[in-house]
Amino acid sequence: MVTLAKVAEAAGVGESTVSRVLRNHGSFSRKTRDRVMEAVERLGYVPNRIAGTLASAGSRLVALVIPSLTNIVFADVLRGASGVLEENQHQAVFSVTDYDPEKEEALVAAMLAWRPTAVMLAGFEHTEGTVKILRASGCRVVELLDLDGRALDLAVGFSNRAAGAASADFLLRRGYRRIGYVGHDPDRDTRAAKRFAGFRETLGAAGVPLVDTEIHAGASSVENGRSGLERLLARTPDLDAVYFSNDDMALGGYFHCLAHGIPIPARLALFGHNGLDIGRVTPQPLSTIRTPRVATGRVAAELVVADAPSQVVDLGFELIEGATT
Amino acid sequence: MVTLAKVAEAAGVGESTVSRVLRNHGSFSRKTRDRVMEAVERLGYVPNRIAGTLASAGSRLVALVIPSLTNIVFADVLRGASGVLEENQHQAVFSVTDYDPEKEEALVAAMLAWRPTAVMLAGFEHTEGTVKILRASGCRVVELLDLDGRALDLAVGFSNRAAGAASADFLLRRGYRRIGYVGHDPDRDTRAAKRFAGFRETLGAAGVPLVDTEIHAGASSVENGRSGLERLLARTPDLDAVYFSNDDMALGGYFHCLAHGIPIPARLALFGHNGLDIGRVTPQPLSTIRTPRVATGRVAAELVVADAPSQVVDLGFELIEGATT
DNA sequence: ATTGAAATTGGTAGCGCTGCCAAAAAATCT
DNA sequence: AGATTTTTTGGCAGCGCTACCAATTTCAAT
Repeated sequence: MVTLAKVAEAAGVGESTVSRVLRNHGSFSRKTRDRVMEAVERLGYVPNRIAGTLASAGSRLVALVIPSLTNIVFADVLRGASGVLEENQHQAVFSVTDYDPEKEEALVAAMLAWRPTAVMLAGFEHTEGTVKILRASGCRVVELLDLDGRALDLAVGFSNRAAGAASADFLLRRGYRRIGYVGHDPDRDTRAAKRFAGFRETLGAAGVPLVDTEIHAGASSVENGRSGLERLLARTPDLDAVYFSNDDMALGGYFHCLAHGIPIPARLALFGHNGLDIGRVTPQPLSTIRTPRVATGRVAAELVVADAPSQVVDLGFELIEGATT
Repeated sequence: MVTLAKVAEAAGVGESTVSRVLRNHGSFSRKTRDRVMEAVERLGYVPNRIAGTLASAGSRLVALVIPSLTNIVFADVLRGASGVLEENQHQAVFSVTDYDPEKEEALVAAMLAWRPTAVMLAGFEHTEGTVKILRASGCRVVELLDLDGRALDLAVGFSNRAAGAASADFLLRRGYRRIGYVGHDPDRDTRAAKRFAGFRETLGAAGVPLVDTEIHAGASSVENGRSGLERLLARTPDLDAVYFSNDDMALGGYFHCLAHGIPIPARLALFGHNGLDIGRVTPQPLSTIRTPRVATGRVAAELVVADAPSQVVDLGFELIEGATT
């Protein structure tokens, strides 16, 4: 293995000189620089950041602990974050919790062993243990895609409760009164649960009952959305609008309607959440709320890179009036 | 910061003893173990793997350099790999190349600075520089989702050429003769290009011409599939089947047909590639080829963890006869 | 030339851990 | 009890790098 010492020897200079040249830090003459670079090139030297990190301070490693990779939401966040991190010479490391808080704790602990600059997590709901080790670690913490709760350090996203309320408000103003809900496991996806809470609350405040609810125990998926709506309608056929826990579910509902010739929105209105691209190119664009997923990742990374003071950043959301309402 | 030395002092034992207990390696009495664990607990000690890695040999870090996170294919691979890696106390680190070989080279170089156990890449097409530093690094290399080429070390996936050929063969046997293609940038997504090559070759061998082709310069997406099919049909309305570069594109094509009342498959057949879940719950299930994406990630990780000898693993693919052909 | 300041350079002590070795303690056998 | 084996333990030298400091060289100013 080629080490810095060998490069130094090959170039006929001291180790610290090589280190300075390579990091472009401190002073050195043009001549030495060329000599060092030539040796680096010739030997094919790749600096060892493990050693570098140990010797200096920061690891320039950012840990992303996300609930799922199947859900495109988190892939988007990852994408936003990794772009910015890369531009700033940081490295993204990730783990998937499967929406399990205990697993999150274990993964956070494992991540902290790498002494990351920051840990990014989804939402505010963590085990006590997670909070404790995170606090003790002294590294920056960013909680993503949720604002309804108290932040540990940094938080970036939008209010799910507000998004749910806005969805309800929209359906009410459009005149829908027999409204149902098709969702997925609220215990695991607490952000979906918050949206639902905001939604129900707004309906309640308007004196409109939530007629029926169909909740699938597993994760959200197009398939579960389709079967969920099917079951809901079998039980309560006279609904005039259905709110879904997210666009995947809503898309499934939409497919159910297409397959069974249910006219949309004449006979039934559908409303999703997230504003996925695919929802814009279905025969009828999906009515939904567009969430700032990539921006959340991007902003979170920017805050971490800039070592910004603790703060909460509300990126908001945008209601998209498609053709399904 | 709590270090191993402090734990040792607190527990009244030597450093190496703490190290042994924590790694459950070597021998120690039950009594010391309890004493050490108590101190670890009390001080909230989290081992520093940066230091551990430097002192020992392997980093237990696996670098995944993938073209895109938007494409669910790679999210699936990541998922498969990260599950296995986690079970074996390895850490996944990733970077996104945006299908750019130069960027891939830069990212691989950056990754190697972390002295990973293995580097996983998509496909066989890399710059000379990438190959050179990979070779020089001495770490394991896994090339994913492609078998049509020469492997550097390990390769896991399926033959895209064969998949394209199988697709063509299927359409031919179903009696389609006026076949078109809607695809995305073949220079960047070389695996899609290989499928297309296999497809064309098989048509050619059967003496059936590929009637028309519409290639979008950008990445694949539902939207580009939809607009692509629209342009293709505007130019060549009398096609009886269209092969798409992947399911995202095919789904877009399907939506175009739904929106414009084009009967499927009576008037036009659609065939995709990947076998995404969503394609199974559309009103008419999509005819496609299911690829072993999660399995590819899983197997790749298993090989790396087991430090298996160089080999090529063909996971095959499965043709799914949906209702669009 | 002589001096002082500035630029450049090398030596070396860690960073926190693991691996090795030898010492000490405990267990087993004559 | 003494001898021998086995288990348990601590000390310490690195891993490859960076940070700091002191030494050296260069340069401009007197």
